[in-house]
Amino acid sequence: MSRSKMADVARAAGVSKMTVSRALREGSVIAPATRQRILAVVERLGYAPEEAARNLSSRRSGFVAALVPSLNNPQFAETVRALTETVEGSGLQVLIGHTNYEAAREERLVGEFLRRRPEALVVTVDGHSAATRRMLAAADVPVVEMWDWPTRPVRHVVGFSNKDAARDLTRHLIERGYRRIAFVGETESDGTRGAKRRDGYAAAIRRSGLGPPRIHNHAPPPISMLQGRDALREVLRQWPDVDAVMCVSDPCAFGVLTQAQAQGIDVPGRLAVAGFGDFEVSRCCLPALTTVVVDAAEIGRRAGLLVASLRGRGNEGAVRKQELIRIPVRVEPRGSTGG
Amino acid sequence: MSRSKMADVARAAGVSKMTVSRALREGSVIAPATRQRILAVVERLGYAPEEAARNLSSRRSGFVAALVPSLNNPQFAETVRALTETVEGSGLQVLIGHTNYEAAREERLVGEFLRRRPEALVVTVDGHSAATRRMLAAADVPVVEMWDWPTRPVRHVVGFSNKDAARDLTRHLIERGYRRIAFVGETESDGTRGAKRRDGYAAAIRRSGLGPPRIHNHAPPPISMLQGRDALREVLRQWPDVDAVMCVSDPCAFGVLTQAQAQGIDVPGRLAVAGFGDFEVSRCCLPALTTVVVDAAEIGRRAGLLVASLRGRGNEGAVRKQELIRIPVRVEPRGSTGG
DNA sequence: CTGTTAGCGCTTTCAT
DNA sequence: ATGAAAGCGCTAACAG
Repeated sequence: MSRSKMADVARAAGVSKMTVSRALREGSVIAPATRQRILAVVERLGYAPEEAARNLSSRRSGFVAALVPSLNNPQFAETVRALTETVEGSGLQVLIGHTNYEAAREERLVGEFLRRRPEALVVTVDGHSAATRRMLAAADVPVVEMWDWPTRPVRHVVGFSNKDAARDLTRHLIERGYRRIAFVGETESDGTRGAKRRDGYAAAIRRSGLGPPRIHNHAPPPISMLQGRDALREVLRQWPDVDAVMCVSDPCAFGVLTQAQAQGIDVPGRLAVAGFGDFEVSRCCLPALTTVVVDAAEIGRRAGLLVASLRGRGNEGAVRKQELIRIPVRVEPRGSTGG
Repeated sequence: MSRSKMADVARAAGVSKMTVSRALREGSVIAPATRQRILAVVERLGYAPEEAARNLSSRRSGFVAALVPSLNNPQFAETVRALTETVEGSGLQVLIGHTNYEAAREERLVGEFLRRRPEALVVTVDGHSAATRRMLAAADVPVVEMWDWPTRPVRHVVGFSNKDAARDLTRHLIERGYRRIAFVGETESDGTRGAKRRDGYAAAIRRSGLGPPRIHNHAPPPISMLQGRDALREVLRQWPDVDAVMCVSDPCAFGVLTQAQAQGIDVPGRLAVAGFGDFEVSRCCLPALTTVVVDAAEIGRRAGLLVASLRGRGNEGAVRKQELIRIPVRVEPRGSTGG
């Protein structure tokens, strides 16, 4: 027995296919009694509409495509969760892709996702390739960039300035009296968020006349906790007099903190440590890590609301508009910088 | 100018639609010269095939649906990553959903995903509702259950026994000389993986004649690091003489460890701590946490290989088969239990 | 409120 | 190696 289709339901209910279609669609005009009868038949036959046919006919996929660097990152996971739960109220499903922080992989995925005719494309700002930028600009679906504040946005933005946030964090360290501040970052430098944070650090150091920035580019992103431990060893070797280490992200900072403790270096007494992102581990560990608090869920939620508002009748007009949504972030001083 | 379709490409290249279709499909018979010419036109027009039409016509969606409890869990994220990267070689895309550990949400998502006609459905064993079980059993696509070893599998399985692993971990604690071992778990009990781990603990305690199990069901899953800190306070209040705490998962264990250190309780001297899952934090922290090592990527990879092998011409036969793939896990003793 | 007619853009199937 | 015809299962657009 093959899977039943709309015509089978129509026959069994004694109506036309079109009436069945209407019975299954929320806001359509149909007699309540007819709908009841049809839904009963649907239930009995175990009928489920074929999305592909629906999509082809209606020219809407019901998809939103979202690209993040990694799923294995609590921040992006939280953004994706919030995005998903926000748009599913509008009957949309999120197609998630991960770039592994690789521009080439991102390029391929953008192409594949575009074939699925998503109703919107949400991407994480992280140094797109030229081809990716071209595809995004040419795409006939709304594009939302998130997690940074691009200098030249493709269309919509939901983000914050990683550079400014890192600069503020550096200033916090300086205000607390630290003077020989090192930065542990990633080797990538092509418009990635990590590079922006490094730039913010370097700008603050230079403007404060603290001499040349002490930058240790440890590895390609993402830098893990265990790599953070290695990184501190190298920083201490290169700048034995360092009194503070600022990290490109919280996992890295946790590694640095742990390595300091393993070597009997008092934090924050002899060494301050700061991270970026407000991962749970930073709030839980001893001492708690000073970090930049980013509301990852809010980014996903705002992106979702934007996407949801972009579809529907007003579509044609809405697609032309450009929304730039700034998500507030803040430095949160905690024990690791002498709080 | 509207987006070009296959007929436009065919016209521009002076061939039929069918020939264009063949040019775009890997293993189809077509003159190399013709293909070259067509691909050039495709490039020039920026043509991209409409997946929905392809799906409808060919009756294959190119999708694999995967359901995990949470994306914000490094283990599931890693499984999803490996699954995705394994199947994308076969031209499949993974549609990811998260249940938030809620059976009702899972039920809804299984229904929605099934409408997309995925070529396989991969679900995490975590106490399905009766309706979910029914849908899975009735689904005309291969179903893979992962991350546990169900007593009555729906079809394919890629997993391990959470209960046996927890029992082994408990025995490890007993062998190390701990006698007053508490378990910090989740409040859910309906076939979840957390419940299986608790059962494994309880079985080992009973069999060793160590008196009644000391179970503290702290909160619904997932238990966070910060909740782990709370949990230790409550465990110490209830059983002041406890000498070991075994946790349902690593984040919880890290919280317990941190809280012990915050209270000046020596780990492992006065209190042992153990987790489950081998999250990175457990390997990085001081002392490192004894845990059950689960190769999350291997689960995703094996599930992906299984899914990829299930499609294609041999399909009809293959669908009837049942593969039960056991993923080896092991207790890894580390500093937190006196290693 | 319900039905009829025409496709949506591709692939299948069969010719040639 | 290529083409022509016939749908895939649904919804848009109009009629009644």
